[in-house]
Amino acid sequence: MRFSQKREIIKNLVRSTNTHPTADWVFHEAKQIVPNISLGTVYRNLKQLSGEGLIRKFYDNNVARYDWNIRPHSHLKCSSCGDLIDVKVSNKNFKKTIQKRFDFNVSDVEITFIGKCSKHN
Amino acid sequence: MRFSQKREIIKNLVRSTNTHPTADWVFHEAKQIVPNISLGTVYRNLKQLSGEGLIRKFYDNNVARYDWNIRPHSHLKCSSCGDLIDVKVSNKNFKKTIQKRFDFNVSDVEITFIGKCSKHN
DNA sequence: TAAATAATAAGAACTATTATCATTAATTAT
DNA sequence: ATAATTAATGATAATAGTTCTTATTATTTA
Repeated sequence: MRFSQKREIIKNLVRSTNTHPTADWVFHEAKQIVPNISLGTVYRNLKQLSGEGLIRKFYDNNVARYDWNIRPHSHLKCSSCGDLIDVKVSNKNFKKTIQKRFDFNVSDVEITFIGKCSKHN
Repeated sequence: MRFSQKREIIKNLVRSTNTHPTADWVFHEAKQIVPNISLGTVYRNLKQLSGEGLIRKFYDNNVARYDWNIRPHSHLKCSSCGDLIDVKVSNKNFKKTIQKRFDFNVSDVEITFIGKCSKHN
């Protein structure tokens, strides 16, 4: 993967926020910096960057979100404002239980806690 | 919500399988029974049924899937075949921890264990 | 049995995303 | 430094999944 200015900007934008941005958000922000950037470029590079493991991609319902935090972690999702908050919860026991009980080789665990964040309860 | 034949068929189709069907699957199955049914009707009714809590809707990546099992439970997702297997794992402690640590009022926990099912490991 | 209205079929519209392709920019060999 | 090579890009078409619109039909109620 050779260097490109646009990709650099996209990567830095994802790394600049805790809001788990969508492709669209990145597109609009990138436009402020390089007005001629196209949406396709944003999608192509987000895919490339997550494919290389430089950022993380996950789905919030039907839309892809991107995360600078590539370490395994879970999310709290507020049902009022939709905010996603990063949390690290240990799921070692969970994994082991599943492994044993279902002969299922767990490689990844995705947890979303849905509820009301401190601003909304 | 008044009675409708189509909705009844759709509900029964979702309740007939453990495969967590998509709208499209339901549409094709329903067509075998009532060939003139339209995709819009399937979507409208699936939304209605899940809105009433008669079936459960969740997202597998970016596509909606429907589940007769409305009790809280988690899924094992095989990264080879994509199969989703229902599992009941207790997350009481999890919930409590999050509640305390983040002042976040958890109402629902969505867990997907990704890995290889017994057929693929 | 007729009036009221929820449900439907057909298809347009919409959102998120990927693909195509001619042009441009980054790298490499000269 | 310059030309040759090819990955990256912009513009836009295409696709998948889903929702919306509207005239018609089916279910319920009076």
